[in-house]
Amino acid sequence: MDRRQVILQGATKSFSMFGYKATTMEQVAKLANVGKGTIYNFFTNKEELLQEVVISMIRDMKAEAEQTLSPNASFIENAHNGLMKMLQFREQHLLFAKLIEEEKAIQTPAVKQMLVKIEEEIVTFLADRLRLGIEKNEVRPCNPDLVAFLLLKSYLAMIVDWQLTHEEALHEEEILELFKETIFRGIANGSSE
Amino acid sequence: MDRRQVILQGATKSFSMFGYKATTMEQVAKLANVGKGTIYNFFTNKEELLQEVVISMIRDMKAEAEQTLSPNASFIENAHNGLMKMLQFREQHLLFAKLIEEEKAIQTPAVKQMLVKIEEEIVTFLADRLRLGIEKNEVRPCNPDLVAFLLLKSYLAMIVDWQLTHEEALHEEEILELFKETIFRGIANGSSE
DNA sequence: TATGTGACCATTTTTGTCACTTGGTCATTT
DNA sequence: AAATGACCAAGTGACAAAAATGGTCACATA
Repeated sequence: MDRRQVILQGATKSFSMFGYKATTMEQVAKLANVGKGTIYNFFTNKEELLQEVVISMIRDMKAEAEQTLSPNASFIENAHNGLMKMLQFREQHLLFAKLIEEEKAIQTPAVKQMLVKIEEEIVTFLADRLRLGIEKNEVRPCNPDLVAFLLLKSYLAMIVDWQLTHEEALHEEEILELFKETIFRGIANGSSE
Repeated sequence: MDRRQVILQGATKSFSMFGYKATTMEQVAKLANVGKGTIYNFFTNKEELLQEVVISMIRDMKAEAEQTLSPNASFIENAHNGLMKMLQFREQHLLFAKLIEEEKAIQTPAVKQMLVKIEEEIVTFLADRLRLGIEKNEVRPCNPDLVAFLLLKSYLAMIVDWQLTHEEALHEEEILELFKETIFRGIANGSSE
């Protein structure tokens, strides 16, 4: 059994449940069924452990997203499918939500750095896609960075913030429909104009 | 000089600068040039003082918004003008931002209640406008509550969150342009379909 | 020999205490 | 009748002692 992988899994679980600060290395060791010292054979410290957890998570998501997107499909189709795929990761995104919450509540430098990195990564990915769409004339001219930022924040609002003031979480179809009927339609190019 | 009004002004100033918790009644009294006890002739307690500050702020904003909106103008025009008007209140919105920040950092029940109330108020206002637009066939059919929520959160993201990861705040024209080119276009009805 | 491990230590975090501040009252002043 | 600041109980922050935690390392294991 790959010890590095098992440790990563335990860490992911603990970070998701308790956040960064409340996760102890002993906790991770217990969840992974290894001695505490073993963790330090694979990761230099707690901070790097979080980094690896997040990085591998993002890597997986990106890979799945890239597999979902097709150069042949229209921008709207790709946007739809991409969002649908992301919604399947919804649970994992709660780790991010947890980290964001933690960053606001307590100021943990390691977490802050991480979050900025994640945001950058995602916004860059989205902005690149948008630029491609603009080139192919499927997306109306716009500021890709601004729109990418808007997309990310909107997504998080529907996934995380909605629950804070409403009883029930939104269904995935509702979120899909909402984006389709607002932002996606707004930026998609109907005619070549 | 209207003492009640003067107290409200002092309180607004202090809440905006220091947040709810860090604002002392003595501070407010000093800013308003009255004795501390005098405040309690007009407001039952600190919590109600905050409520009154926020309520009168919202009342003013709503009045201005309503004055800006015209039944004759198209939905897009109204959306544009309404957003433009709101952007003029941008500084005041920073009070809300401050309260949101405070609510995340320290859990202040009085502040939490207040924020829920504000959100409700704004979302209801927006949703009503959207319903009207749908009836008049200027807005495509959609879930008004969801779209209203999206609009509010998007606005806050551009006003507040953007600065957290970027050097410069967004210019008002950039925000206007962004909304026009994304959400507004998305929900507006081009043809009567 | 290479890898896994938990006792161990320096540092950080939490707990408990106490002096001080603050929200709210009320007898006194204006 | 309205305003006020001294006053009080409740709440808060500062500080020290106690507990917990990240990281190391000498030893165990294979």
